[in-house]
Amino acid sequence: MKLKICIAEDNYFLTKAIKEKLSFFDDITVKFDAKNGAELIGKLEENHNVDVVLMDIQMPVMDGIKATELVKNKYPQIKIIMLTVVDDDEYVFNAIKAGANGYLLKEIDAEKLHKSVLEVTKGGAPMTPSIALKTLNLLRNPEFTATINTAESDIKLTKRETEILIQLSKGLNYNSISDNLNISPSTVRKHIENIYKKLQVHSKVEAVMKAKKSNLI
Amino acid sequence: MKLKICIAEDNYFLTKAIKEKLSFFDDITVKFDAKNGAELIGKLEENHNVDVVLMDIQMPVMDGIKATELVKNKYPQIKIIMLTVVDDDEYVFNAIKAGANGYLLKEIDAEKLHKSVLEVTKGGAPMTPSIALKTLNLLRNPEFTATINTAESDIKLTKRETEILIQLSKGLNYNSISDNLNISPSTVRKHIENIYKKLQVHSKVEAVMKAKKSNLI
DNA sequence: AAAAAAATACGACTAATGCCGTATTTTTTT
DNA sequence: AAAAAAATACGGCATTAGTCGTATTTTTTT
Repeated sequence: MKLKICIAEDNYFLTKAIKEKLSFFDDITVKFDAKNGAELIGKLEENHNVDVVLMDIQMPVMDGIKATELVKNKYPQIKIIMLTVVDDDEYVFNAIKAGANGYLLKEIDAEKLHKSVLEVTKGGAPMTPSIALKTLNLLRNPEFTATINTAESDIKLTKRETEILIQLSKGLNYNSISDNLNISPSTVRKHIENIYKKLQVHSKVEAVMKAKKSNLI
Repeated sequence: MKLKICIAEDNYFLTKAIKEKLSFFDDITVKFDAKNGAELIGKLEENHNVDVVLMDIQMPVMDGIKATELVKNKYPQIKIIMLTVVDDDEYVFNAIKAGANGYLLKEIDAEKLHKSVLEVTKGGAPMTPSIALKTLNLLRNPEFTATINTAESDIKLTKRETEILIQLSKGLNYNSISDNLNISPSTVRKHIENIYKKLQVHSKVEAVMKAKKSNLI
């Protein structure tokens, strides 16, 4: 029997795009769609014979987090996959707390979306690699899961700077870091100098703590 | 350039099986293997030019969790994928806490193993669906993650030492701490020296990180 | 192709840290 | 009261860290 899914997404074109992606697969059928959480709840009240909901996070009237919570409370058997353009920490964590079964970026291609839908119905938890990583990071830092930071700091570290911060967080000194990353100690020092400027700190401990608090590492 | 990986696995036949699985792919080369965590550490000390470690969890002498912790502390850039026969909650959580980047079941087929190795080097977090689910469940139940590490660490800091550690965690230097606590800088240094001995560390960052991990601050 | 950003690298200098030993005073436990 | 633990304190010395300035190469963006 075909898997019955529905879509909650405020952007009409994206809804259409998702439907097109899924149209290639004959084991899935889109039963209906809704343009926000409230509409989804209403339609599910009429007919909740649905296997999977593809849920946008950002929607007017009622967003995907709240809708997930309501749907999961009333119809726990329905699997919910969150769709989002950004893999923001706060969204990921709140969606998981609300009971989402999977979490994908909207840019996902047709085949992966199809696989994810099948996976979630088998009890799996489809996630894009970047989001899987975020869940691990959240687990590693339980102190930050308790108090979600709403203040989005616009501190941007480069890839290399992040790598070096991670090494710093292990208590490694300049020489060890330079050895690990195959660059000269001078370069390590310069990177750290730049990191300090960006974070506005003046020591390793400060840098590591601030980075952890800002979810930079 | 080929990805350099190594294998830590006590069962010779499984090591061989993994090597065979990977032999189909010419972008990966197995540099060496070890039959337990201790041997892995030893070999990495000679040559840590390795991108990914495939690590068994259950091994004699030193298990994969402990080995992961040590490797990650010394060479944070090395990616570690845990391999296990069971997706037990506690194992998964401890492996993640230790710093594992991915978590796969040993029954994985060659292609998925290959994909996972590539994914982890790109910063992703490869997981089998059942384990991805466990991470979500762990996140949804913070009370479980909070109360897991009760067994270990009979490290006891005195009241003063704890006070000083908290100051350290703010990135304060000896003079500021001495000023804050109304004791001489010499005393601060001595306290910190004692803290280091208790925690078996050699720097501020290490001390703060270890204290956080052990719920001492 | 040009411009901007990121990564690389060195030298010099001062400040801070980590580690050693030793020692006295205060507080707590037995 | 005696013993143990904790807190206080100093000096010395080698290493590491933090802060300048400057400059080239590589990668990414426009």
